[in-house]
Amino acid sequence: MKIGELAKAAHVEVETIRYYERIGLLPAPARSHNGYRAYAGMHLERLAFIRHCRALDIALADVARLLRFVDDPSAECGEVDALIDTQLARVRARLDSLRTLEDQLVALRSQCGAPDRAAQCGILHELEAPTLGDACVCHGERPQ
Amino acid sequence: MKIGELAKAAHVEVETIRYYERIGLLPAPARSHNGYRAYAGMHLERLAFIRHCRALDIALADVARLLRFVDDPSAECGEVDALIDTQLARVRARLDSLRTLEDQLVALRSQCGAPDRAAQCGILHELEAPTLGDACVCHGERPQ
DNA sequence: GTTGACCCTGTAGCGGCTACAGGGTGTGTC
DNA sequence: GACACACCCTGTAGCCGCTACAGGGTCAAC
Ligand SMILES: [Zn+2]
Ligand SMILES: [Zn+2]
Ligand SMILES: [Zn+2]
Ligand SMILES: [Zn+2]
Repeated sequence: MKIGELAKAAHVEVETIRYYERIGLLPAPARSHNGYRAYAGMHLERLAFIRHCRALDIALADVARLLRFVDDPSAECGEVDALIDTQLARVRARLDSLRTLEDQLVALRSQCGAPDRAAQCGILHELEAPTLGDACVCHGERPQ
Repeated sequence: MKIGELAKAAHVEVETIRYYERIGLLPAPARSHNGYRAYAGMHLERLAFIRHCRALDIALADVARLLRFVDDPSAECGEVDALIDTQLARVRARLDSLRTLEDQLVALRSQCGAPDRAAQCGILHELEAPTLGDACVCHGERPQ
């Protein structure tokens, strides 16, 4: 399998595959006589694994850790579970933060009803006014 | 005002201030006899503006566009409003995607009840198994 | 024999910082 | 005056996860 074929099969860009090899996430394949990379089924499996992980927004460093368990099936999987828990916590924290952000943007958006001169725009005023710890639409109940 | 004082007043890192100057977001201040940057109140205001925008996760390029309206109060503010709308749409799209991600991670997490050998771990199985378009916990009803 | 699709390596860029290295300056204490 | 220490300066490189070249080689079809 040439790199373009693997890319198509795995729904991944060619350059991404080379990148994964470079950072040591995907094992370097054999080479054909012309120097082209020649992939086997194992590479497709591994790439699919990586793709599933990435779809779950798991960092590549963590994907590498998960792959170590794939390579060593006799190990205990406690770390795997912990990793998913951590990932879930990260996603939930980001969700909280984004929900607050949404509210803040809605509040900000309501400041300018009808477009007019910038001097009168409530949005710009809201962003301009509070220099110090004054109340503002963006710094308040926002987590962190 | 020296850079460290400005940093403290605006709750921003010193290096971030220099970075903003380098990319042309914050005007270069006057210099004291010793070459130190000497900031005026205007810089604190501008930095506060940037900070409010960043708290709303507005990209620096968009912050620059907003600052142009601050500098030209006679302009029409329609673009400002559109920018906030776009930002809001972006946040909502990310929210949707993250909510799905949360569900997927929860589903994945439930695959391994009790930590055991990696060979039996349902999480690893779920990530390993589907190579092609098979159903998997991470690729399905997920947006994009 | 020439077009075009593919492959190779290596390097640089994105955003938004962050972290040095290697130096200069200003203030306080002994 | 000598030293420590905090702060300032410039410039460069690193983070993440790709993405996009530049400048070349290879292969099959027409
Ligand atoms: Zn407006
Ligand atoms: Zn604010
Ligand atoms: Zn498990
Ligand atoms: Zn999947």
